[in-house]
Amino acid sequence: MELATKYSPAEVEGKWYQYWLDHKLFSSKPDEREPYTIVIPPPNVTGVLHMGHVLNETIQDILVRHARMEGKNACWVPGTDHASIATEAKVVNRLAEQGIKKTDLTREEFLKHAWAWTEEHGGIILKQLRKLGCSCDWDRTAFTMDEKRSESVIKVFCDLYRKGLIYRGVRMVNWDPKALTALSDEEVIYKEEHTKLYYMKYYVSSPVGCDNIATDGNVIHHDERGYYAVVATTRPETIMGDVAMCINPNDPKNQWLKGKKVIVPLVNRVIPVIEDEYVDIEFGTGCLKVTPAHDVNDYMLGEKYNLEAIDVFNPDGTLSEAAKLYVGMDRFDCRKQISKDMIESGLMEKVEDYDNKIGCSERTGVPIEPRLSMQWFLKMEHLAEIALAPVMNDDIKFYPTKYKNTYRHWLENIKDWCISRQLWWGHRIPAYYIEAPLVSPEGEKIPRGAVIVAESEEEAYKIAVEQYPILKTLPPTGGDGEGLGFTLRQDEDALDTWFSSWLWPISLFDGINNPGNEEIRYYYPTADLVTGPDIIFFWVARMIMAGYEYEGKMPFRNVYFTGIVRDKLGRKMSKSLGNSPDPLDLIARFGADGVRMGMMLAAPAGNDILFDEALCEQGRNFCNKIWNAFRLVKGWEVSENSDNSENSEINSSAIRWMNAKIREVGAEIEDSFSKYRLSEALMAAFKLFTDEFSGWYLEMIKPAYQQPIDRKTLDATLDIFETLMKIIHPFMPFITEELWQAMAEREDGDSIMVHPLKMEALSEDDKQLLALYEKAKQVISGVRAVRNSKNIAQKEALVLEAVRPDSNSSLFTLNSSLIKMANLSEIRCVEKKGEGSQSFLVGTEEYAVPLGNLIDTEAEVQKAEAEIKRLEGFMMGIQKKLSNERFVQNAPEQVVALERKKLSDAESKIAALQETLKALRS
RNA sequence: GGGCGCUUAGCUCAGCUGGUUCAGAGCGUCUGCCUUACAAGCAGAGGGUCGGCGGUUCGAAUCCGUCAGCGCCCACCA
Repeated sequence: MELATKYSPAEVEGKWYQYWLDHKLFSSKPDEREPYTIVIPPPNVTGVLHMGHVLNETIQDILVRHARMEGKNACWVPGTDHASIATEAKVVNRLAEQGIKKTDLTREEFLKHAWAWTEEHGGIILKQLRKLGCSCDWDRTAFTMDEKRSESVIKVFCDLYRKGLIYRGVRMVNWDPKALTALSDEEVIYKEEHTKLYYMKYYVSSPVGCDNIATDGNVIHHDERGYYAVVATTRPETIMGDVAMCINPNDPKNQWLKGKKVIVPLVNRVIPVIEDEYVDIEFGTGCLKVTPAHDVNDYMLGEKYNLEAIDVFNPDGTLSEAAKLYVGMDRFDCRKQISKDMIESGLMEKVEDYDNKIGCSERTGVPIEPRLSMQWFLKMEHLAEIALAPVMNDDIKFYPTKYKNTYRHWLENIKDWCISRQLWWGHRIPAYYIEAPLVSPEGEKIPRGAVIVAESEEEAYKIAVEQYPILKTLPPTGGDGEGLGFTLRQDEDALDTWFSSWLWPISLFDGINNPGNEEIRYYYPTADLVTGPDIIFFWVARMIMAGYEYEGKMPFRNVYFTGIVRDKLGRKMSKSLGNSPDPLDLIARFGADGVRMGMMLAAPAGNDILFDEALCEQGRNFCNKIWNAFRLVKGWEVSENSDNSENSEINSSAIRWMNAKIREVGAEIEDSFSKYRLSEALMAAFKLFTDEFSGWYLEMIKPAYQQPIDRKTLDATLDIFETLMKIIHPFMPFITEELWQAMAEREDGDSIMVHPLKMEALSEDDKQLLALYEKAKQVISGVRAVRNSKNIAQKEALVLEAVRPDSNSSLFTLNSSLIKMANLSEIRCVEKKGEGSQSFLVGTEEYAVPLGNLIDTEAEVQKAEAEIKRLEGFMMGIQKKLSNERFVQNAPEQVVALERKKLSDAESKIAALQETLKALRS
């Protein structure tokens, strides 16, 4: 069999992925095995794969494949999210490019465009996941707006409404003037910005005089036009909505303003001065303008003091008719203009620079506008309550645990969730309003505008008539006596995207529509959730709420929070910086396995990931290493009748050792998996293959050039190779499948992934063998170091002397291996090492390599002296410790004994070194 | 403003409930090797006052306090 010296991933990966698909190796059905379920955090349906996905999906695939190889029934459910606001924005943009305005379209027309867009771009990302090797059960691919998921959303909305948890009302919400929709609190991100603080004059209209106020502490402004108060604001464009000025009743500076009325500058409206302790005396001048329609706090003041709310903005952020001034002007243009106008008319006291945090829309980036509007809300109190305990008591485990704090803090301070969006792309709110005459022919009042929440329009009609029998008495609307005397108009709004994703772990198994069905019973709760901490509130917390509310159980047992993928300089990856590599390009260059390994090497859980292409290179190199090891093994001739007894002795020992090593490292890897320390697990697997297997084992059993290998050793080696492939498979599925298939005849449809990896525990014998080999490795390394320092060619065989060896040292059972690995001509035991030899210590045992005149006596003397000095210092430390009575009394016996051993070891080492010195000097 | 986390080798990070010769790994660096699986490789080497200071302890990278630097999350001071 001829194999290239370099592994070429491209063809291998395509071939095996198709094979896996053809044989449905990722598909899962409920059976008697233990289930292992992951639901994918659904990427945006129109998204494309970026490095964050690569991280996230690689982790999930590793977990899924690992579970599958543990013999579990692994099910990874893929799907996409409709991403209401993001997708709608994209569709609006595309229509704009075609010269079409959303407002010119009907809802139905718009949705047609949106679906077309979705079908065009949808699923691209899922295709890309295949390139990464993701073992999703593709037959289960779902979409948050497909039929089942939509039905689930509507059902849940109606249910929560019936439970009284959903309500509709006018509230101050976060308004996105670009997307023209309300947002939840979580969709607002605060950005530090350099802005201005405007100090504006509010002249006192009445009572004008200030004589009645003691002037102590008062700060009274006046000029030729009269007395005035100064209000500091960052938002002068809202003055048209001012309905009061507020001071703190305890503010000595502003006592004189109590009971007065002031004039809003430019607007010339007279407003009262009210008092409330909410006002911060220290900020600005202590005078606050109150604009209930445009600020959350002002709104609260407005409620408290029964003030009118004047909404001076249109939904798009331009000034409305109600503003009376600057009508139609954009809010930020208006700010500049007002500032200018005030300065010109002497109404501006001063303008200062000011650093401010501005709430911006997560999606469109524009500053949000606090705005009063009619919206739907979900009460959170009950849901927060049921979701808190399971995380705090570790029924649901967070990795890393630090996010438990974040989670608790959010739940304990939660506010009602604004779930309605003024968008079309999404699940339309199943609320219907009665449209009918105000009064029936009999003169009875009709509940016009009353809201009916129902799963369908038909259902809504039924409920409407049941609830309001009077509706039945209305004459039909149609001239021919057809139809009902009233109609229902469905709410125009759609639901927040997260109102569908929070059901994901349930709705994927149809648990809402078909409660208690076989699949939901089998797959739910899911095992692990892998996601970014940025959506802990948006998604994780809410899934936990929905899980307990609808299934009475946690949606997942463990949550693995990944970090953010940054570039190697720690900068966030972004299009504008151009520092975000294209994953598909990376895969083309390093192979999917290489990229997966590169990503995982950089990825301890929870920390930000500094991604460096060099890590993918390491991954690629590892693939190549595996490939070449396989080439070596596959290239051997086999001799059926093994005759070489010496070799077979080396080999059978090495085989036992390698198997023990695999069990040892395998246990470490399993331990890492149990703690979700995947990069550590991978690193251990990497070292196991590279160092132990390739560097030691293969070199030990490798036959001489063009010599055959015996059947027994080859078979054992292939077994070992197979086990190694299984260990590595979750991380690097492609190359491991390729080699697993190539190392033996396999049945069509068979795959490495369905062959469980079972490992026995280490026995006492194993442990001894492992220790023995570690010692042998040290001896070999010692000889190599001598060789290296003296520049002796590898080809030149050396003699090794064991100085006064422990007569029952089992090391000498490995003599043949030592001779082979260190290229020795002989190993001999001596009482006293020969002249001109360079020695080294392994533990307390001394070894020497005779070098004749190659030895640099002076350098050896210096080295030995330095080592003696070091050891003496070391001994002094220990002696001090041991002579400390409190140490001997308090420390555990083992620790004390250990110190004694260290001491005696050091003593014997020094003795050996002194012998060496003596010999050198003689 | 509140809360959380981090600081260990040139880089990225392990180091668990204080105690193995505990100061580690990978990468990078340096030296020598194109040795018949692999130069995308092999062998070997160097490299750190564990952020500063103070404390607890027989013993501290590890526990406590404090300072400094960095990062994240939350928050209605206009």
